[in-house]
Amino acid sequence: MPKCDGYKTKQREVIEKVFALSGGHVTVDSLLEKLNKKGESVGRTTVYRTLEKLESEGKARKYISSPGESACYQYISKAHQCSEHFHLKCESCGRLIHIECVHITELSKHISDTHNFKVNNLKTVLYGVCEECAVK
Amino acid sequence: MPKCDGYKTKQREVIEKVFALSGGHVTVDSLLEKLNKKGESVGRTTVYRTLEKLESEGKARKYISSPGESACYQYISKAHQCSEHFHLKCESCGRLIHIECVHITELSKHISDTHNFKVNNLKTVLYGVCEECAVK
DNA sequence: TTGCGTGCAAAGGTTTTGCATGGCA
DNA sequence: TGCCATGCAAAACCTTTGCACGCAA
Repeated sequence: MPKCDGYKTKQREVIEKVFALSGGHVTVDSLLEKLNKKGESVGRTTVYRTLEKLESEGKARKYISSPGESACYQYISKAHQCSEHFHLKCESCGRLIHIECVHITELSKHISDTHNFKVNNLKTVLYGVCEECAVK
Repeated sequence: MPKCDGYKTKQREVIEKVFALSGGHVTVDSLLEKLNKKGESVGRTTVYRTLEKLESEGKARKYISSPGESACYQYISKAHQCSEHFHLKCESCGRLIHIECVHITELSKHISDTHNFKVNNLKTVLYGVCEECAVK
């Protein structure tokens, strides 16, 4: 449960707004870029701290791409609240693909029943090769 | 196909040996520790380069844990050659759990057929909470 | 002898932390 | 006023790269 959002500041407001409007996935860098394009000046540290806070409040999810590569954040809108989706990460082009699919739930159930492990679909990333890269 | 293993050196030999005997998963740091305990002196760079080489030769797999956290390598013994296994990562205790299960293959097939994405089971990590941590 | 392997030091990139300043309540 | 938020600079962290030296073949 999110308890207190803390103070409402200009920076936090604009970060959340741009993040929410981004729709897809965002890195600290890409978010800073978007902010710069809007003429908003926010420190990198603040973006890191705000995204961290949003994650702990359940308003964002953090994804891992590769070590050395920057982390990827996804804004959690109401449309994304469902648990029957997950992500595919292309090892070739690095793209993170969003998928809605009930089959992951079946696998999760099986793993929970048989292997005593509760899978967090929302955070799980399946690695592989996307269609476009497979063609090449 | 592994083409040429290059020169056979003392370092490469001892790294492969300790890595193979480790059984489970290894980070560059933990491998260096094991080497130190055995009185073997190997440079950190060499460990990085050797693990990278082993991965490209198909003798090791590299896993991503978290950004900032070090990468995790698994030695591929004959017992681990099958493709019907994958890994679970506990978000609570950080443990990486190895699982053999045909169900992942079914999901992979579905994703391949329906979503045109070829999943690499060997590299995929499902996030969640392990049994022990769930009890707490 | 040839050229790959090694390892130190330094650089590269991402993320975190210390600290003084500034703004919300 | 009190306390949190901000942002610069610096540190921490993992990993890669440059380069001179050493060793395998």
